[in-house]
Amino acid sequence: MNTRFHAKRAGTPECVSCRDCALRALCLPGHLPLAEVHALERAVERGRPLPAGSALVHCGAPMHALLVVRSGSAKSHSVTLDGVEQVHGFVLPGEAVGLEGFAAGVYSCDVTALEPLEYCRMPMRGLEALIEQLPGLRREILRLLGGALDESQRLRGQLSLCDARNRVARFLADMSRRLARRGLSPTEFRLSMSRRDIARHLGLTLETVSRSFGALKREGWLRVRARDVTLLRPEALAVIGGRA
Amino acid sequence: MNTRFHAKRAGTPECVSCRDCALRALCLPGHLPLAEVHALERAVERGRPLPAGSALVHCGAPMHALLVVRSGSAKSHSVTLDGVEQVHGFVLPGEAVGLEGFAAGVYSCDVTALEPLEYCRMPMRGLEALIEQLPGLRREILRLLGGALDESQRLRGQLSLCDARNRVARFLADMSRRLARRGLSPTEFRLSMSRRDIARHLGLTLETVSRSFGALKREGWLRVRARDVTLLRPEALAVIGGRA
DNA sequence: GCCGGAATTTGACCGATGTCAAGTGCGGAT
DNA sequence: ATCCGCACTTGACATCGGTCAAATTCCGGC
Repeated sequence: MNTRFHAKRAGTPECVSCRDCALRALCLPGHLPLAEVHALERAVERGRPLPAGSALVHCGAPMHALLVVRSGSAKSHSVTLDGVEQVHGFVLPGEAVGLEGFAAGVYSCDVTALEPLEYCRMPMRGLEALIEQLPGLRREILRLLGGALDESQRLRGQLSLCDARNRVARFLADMSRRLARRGLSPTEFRLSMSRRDIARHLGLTLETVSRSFGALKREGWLRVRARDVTLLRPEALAVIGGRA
Repeated sequence: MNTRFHAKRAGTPECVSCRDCALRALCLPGHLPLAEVHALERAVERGRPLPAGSALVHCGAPMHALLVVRSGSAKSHSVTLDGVEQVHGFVLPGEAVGLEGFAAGVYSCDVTALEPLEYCRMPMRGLEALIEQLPGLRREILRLLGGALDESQRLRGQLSLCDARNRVARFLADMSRRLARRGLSPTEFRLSMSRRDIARHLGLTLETVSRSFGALKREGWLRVRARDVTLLRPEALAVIGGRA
């Protein structure tokens, strides 16, 4: 069983360049012509590995670089004035972090590793220069931001439209889909986030999330043991949570 | 009383260029150096006025241009697979429309005029060329997208965190703030959207929205008569709805 | 293998909000 | 001016999910 959200498959050599990276198709260079990938990877540094629980970016800190998770996973979250945490989303390998930072040049949320994590960083200075030169990269960045915006809006609508059980079903179906794109099992995985994180992402309480897991289990959609999940009817699960 | 969300103040001459536009500070050119404003306005066309209820953009249609509302207001919305409408947001003068379209080059939601509406359009072809040439515009577009993303995420968090009355209060406070930036009265305005639109934006039913208006009225926060709203304690209203 | 704290599950209860159903009033059309 | 339709308001009731509390399981350290 997969115990972590890891990019490298067994036996794949260490990732040294964007061209050879197992995540390339999912990452920024995914839709770039080879020449641009070349140029891009010269601007990419490798961040040093972080332990679980450490911050990848801090709310309010200047956005010095664009970060992409390479292995492990993280949660993007912020704290309201009255001290309640809201979880904006979970970041998997190949996904960018803190895009909201483009708004003001300053991150507007925290991103925290949920497990040991590696990442790549593109310093803004170099990135801006490249954006000027590479039309493909320009398009890609806009695509990324537009996609994030669309997803956020869509998710918001869904949260208000469906009940707790469906939100959890949709969350699991979404995880499954994203893991599958990374070459991991879409039916059997370990969640790296707590029930509480899931709850604060879905606008529920952790008790309700737990009950929803229970309900889905009783109804035969999945098996759960703590954070290990096995989806028994993944196609159908996507449907019960599924709306536009 | 303002009967519409209009950009032009009484006596202001017709808007013929970005430089002289009353909305300039709020719009794309707001943070651009004058030289770039020059270049930009040559790429801007004026859309022909639309009647209330007509579509500004259609979900699924290719994103041929970036549109900005010039006068009037609109709602951005989409329909789930099971036919339920979700309202992503309301667009006021100076605000861009359908930014999610950057994701796939295709709009992923409908935008419908809530009242007679005028708008500007920047065809994508010209816009892309300008983005290549103008560093300020590049930054501005990223700022716009990042801001939209941040706002969407923040709003989502708030919706799940506060009760119906607070959501409505926050919605009104937000409207008030946005109208004020446009030189309109922050305390006395006519809502261009129905209770139903508000409900579907806030993740509530129209009955609950109506009751919330009633509660806020009884508590002395505002006066309401159908769509005409008078905020009696705007500062405080921002607080009761107010979180990070 | 055992222990202790944290995460998770489960249960009981209550309140906010959705649902269904009447009213009410505003605005446009005749 | 009157009528009609639609948006909005208001009420009664059911229900989902939040809250508080307790039991149980999991996991890491010894």
